[in-house]
Amino acid sequence: MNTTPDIPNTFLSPYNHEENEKKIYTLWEESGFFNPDNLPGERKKAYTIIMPPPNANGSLHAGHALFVTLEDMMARYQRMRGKKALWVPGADHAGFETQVVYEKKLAKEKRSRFDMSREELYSEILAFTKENKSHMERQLRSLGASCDWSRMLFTLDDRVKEQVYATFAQLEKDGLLYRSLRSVHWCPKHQTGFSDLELEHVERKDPFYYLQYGPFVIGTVRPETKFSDKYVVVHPDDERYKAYKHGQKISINWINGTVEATVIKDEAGDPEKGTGAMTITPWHSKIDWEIAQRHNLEVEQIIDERGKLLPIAGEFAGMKSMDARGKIVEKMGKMGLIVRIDKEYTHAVSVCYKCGKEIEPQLKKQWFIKMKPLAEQAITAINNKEVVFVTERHRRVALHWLSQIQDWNISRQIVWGIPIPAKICTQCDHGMVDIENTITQCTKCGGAVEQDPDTFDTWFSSGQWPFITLGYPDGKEYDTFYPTDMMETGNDILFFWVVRMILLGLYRTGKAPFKEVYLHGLVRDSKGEKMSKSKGNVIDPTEVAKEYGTDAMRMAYIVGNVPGEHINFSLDKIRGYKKFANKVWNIGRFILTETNGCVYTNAITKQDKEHKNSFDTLLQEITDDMEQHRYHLAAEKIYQYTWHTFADNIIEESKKIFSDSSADIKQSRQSLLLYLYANSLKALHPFMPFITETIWQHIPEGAYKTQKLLIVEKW
RNA sequence: GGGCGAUUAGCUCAGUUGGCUAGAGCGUCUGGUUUACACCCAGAAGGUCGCAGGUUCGAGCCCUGCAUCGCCCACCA
Repeated sequence: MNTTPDIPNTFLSPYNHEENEKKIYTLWEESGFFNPDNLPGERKKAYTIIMPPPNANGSLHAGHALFVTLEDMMARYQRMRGKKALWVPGADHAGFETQVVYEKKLAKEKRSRFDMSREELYSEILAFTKENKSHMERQLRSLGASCDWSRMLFTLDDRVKEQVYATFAQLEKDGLLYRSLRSVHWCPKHQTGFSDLELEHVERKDPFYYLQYGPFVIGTVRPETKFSDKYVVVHPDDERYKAYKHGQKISINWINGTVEATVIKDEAGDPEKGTGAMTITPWHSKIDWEIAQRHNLEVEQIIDERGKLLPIAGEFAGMKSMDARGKIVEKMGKMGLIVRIDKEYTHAVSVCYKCGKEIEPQLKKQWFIKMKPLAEQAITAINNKEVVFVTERHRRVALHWLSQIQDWNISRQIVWGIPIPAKICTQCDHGMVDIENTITQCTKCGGAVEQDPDTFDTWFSSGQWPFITLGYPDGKEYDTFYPTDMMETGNDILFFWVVRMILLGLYRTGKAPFKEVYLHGLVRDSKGEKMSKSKGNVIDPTEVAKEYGTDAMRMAYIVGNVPGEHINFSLDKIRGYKKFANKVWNIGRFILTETNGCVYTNAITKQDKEHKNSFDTLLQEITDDMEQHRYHLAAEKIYQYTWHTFADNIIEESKKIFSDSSADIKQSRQSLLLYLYANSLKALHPFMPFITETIWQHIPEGAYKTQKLLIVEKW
C-alpha cells in the first residue's frame, strides 16, 4: 500500500470506534463550539432546541438515546447551516417518578418512606439524584450530544424555583388559581393525588349488584362504599319515579340499620342505566360529588387514605375495601337487600399509572389551575400556526384535548419536589399563597398557619422549562433564543409536557415556547414489543454503542424512523450500520492514499462532471429532506449513495483510471473523489458525527476543507 | 362511547405532492481473497403492497366499506 505521512498507522482497518469516539468528543468540547457564542463566522439566525431533561433517577434507556440522536442531528445540521445553534441540556428531578424509584430502593433495604422524616427523605433522594445526574451526563457525552454544557440546568435549581413561584403568584393574581375541596384521584399505595393524566383505564369484569334501597332498586359495582348513602338520585323526567318529589324523605332499612334517605332529582340520573335510580357516594366519586355540590348535600368519608373502611362501616371498619366487599354482600344477602347480581359486568376502572392499583377518589383540598382561559390562548396559537406540529395528527389530538380540558390539580402529597409556597390555616383550613414566606396568621380567621406540606406536580414546573432555561424575564439570552425553534420529544408526553409548555409559555411570556413540534414514537424491541424489565427485553444503549459504535446506533435510530411512529431497536440493523461505518472508513483510506499530494483542479472531464452533477442534485434533495424533517429519508439516501454509487461504482471505475489514464484525467478524478468524499462526510456528519469527524482530521486542508473541525464546516 | 395508527419480501421496516420495472437491513442460494473494505465484491431467488369496491391515462399512495392488531381520550351508578 502506498502509505504516506498523512495517513498514520492508526488509520487502519477496521475502524476502531471505541478509540476514536472519546478523543473526538474531547476535541469538540475543547473547541467550545457547542456554545453558540463561540461559533465561527457571522451567524445571524439562532436555532434553539431545549432538551427534554432526562429524569435523573436511573440510566439512560433506548428512548433517551433516540431523542439524543434526533436532537443532536438537528442541532448539528443547523450548526453546519450557519445558524447560532443552541441545544440546552437539563436534568429533571422528576418528582413522583423519582420518589417511586427511591421507594423501591428503600423497600429493598427493608425501609419505608413513612418511617422517615421529610428532611431525611428529601436529602437522601437529593444525593441519589445528584449521583444519577452526573452518570447521565457522561452517558449523554458518549452518545455524542453536542449540547451546550455551560447552560446545563437542573429542575430544582434556584432560578427554576424562582420562576415557578412567580408563575404561581401570577396565576393567583389573575384569579386562575384556587384551593378547594374537590374530588381528586387518590392512589392508596402511593398516598398522593394525581391529575387526570396520571390515570390509566383498564377494562374489567365485575359482578354488578342490584340492591333494594327502600322502594328503589339501585345498581352498583361497589357495595362497600354504600354504608352512608342517604341520597337517591333520579332524573327529573323519569316517569317511574314521578310519585317521589325532590327533597322527599324516606326511611330505609340499610346495611347497618335504618337511614333516612332523601330523593334528589338531577339531570345526572340516567333513566337508561339500570333502574334509573342511584344512590350517591360523593366522597369517593367525582360525579357524585358534583351532584352533591349542586344540591348542597352532606358528604362523608367512607374509606381512608390507605384504602381501609372507616368506623362508619361498623363491623367492617378497618378492612380493605376490596376484602370487605364479599362479606358485605353476604350480609346484605341475608338481610334480603340483594335483588339480583349480574356476574359479568364490563366496565372501565381507573388505576394508578405507576402501580396499577385502583384509584380511590377522595375529597381533598388541593391547588387547582383554571385551565379554560389558558387553553383558549393555546388553541389560538396552534390554529394560527404559531406552533406547528410536524405530525399533523398530533395537532388534532392536542386541540381535541385542549377543547375539553379540565382544571389541573397541581398538588402532590410527596416530599421530592418544589414545595408549594403557601400557608394553610390550622383552624379553618384556608390556603394562602405566600411566596415571600411572610404570612404568620390566617387572612380569613386569624388562626395559626403552617407551611403547606405538598409539592408541585413536576409537570407544573417542567411545563415552564423553555422560558426558564433561557433566563426569562430578562436578558439577551431570552431575546436571542426564545421562542425556541424545535421541540423534539416522545409522543407519549404530548399532554403531560408539550401542551402544558404551550399553555404556560403563552401565559407567562405571551409567546408560544417553540415554533415546531416533532414527536417521536416509542422504542420497541426487535419484534416490535414494548421493552420492559419484566419481559427482559430491555436494551441498554450505552452497551450497544460500546459494542457497535455510537454512529452505527444513531443511524439505526434515524433510518426508517417515521415521525410519530414507533421504531424497533434491532441489533441486526445496528450491525448493518456498523458495516457501513467501516465502509466509510475504508473509502477514506483508499481516497487519501490515491489523492495524496494531488493538485486540485476545476478542469474536470465530462464524465467526472456528470458524477459531480448527479451528486449535487442528490445533495439538494437531501437538504430538502432535512428541511422538511424527513430525516429518515435523508440518512438513507446518503447511505445508499455512499455505498452503492460512490464506493461500488465511482471508486471501482477510478481504479482503472488511475492505472490506465493520462495525468490530467487522473488529476480530474482525484479532485472529484476528494470533492465527493468531503461533501459526503459533511452530509453524513449529523447522523454519524464521530467517524466523519475522525476522518476529517486526516483530510488535508485545501479546496474542500475550510475548517479544522467538521462540526463547523458549511453544509 | 369517541378518536388515531398499523397492515408491503421468510423476519423487522422504508416508500415525499399518485408516474414503480415496489426498496433497505438481516436471512437464503450461486460465484469470487480483483489498487480501500471478507465488517468485502458480482449476481440470484423471494411480493395478488390486509380484503372488497370506486376515482384516474396511471393507485402501495386518493375515496368508501370491511377485517385483524395496537394506541389514545372519556365521570367506575
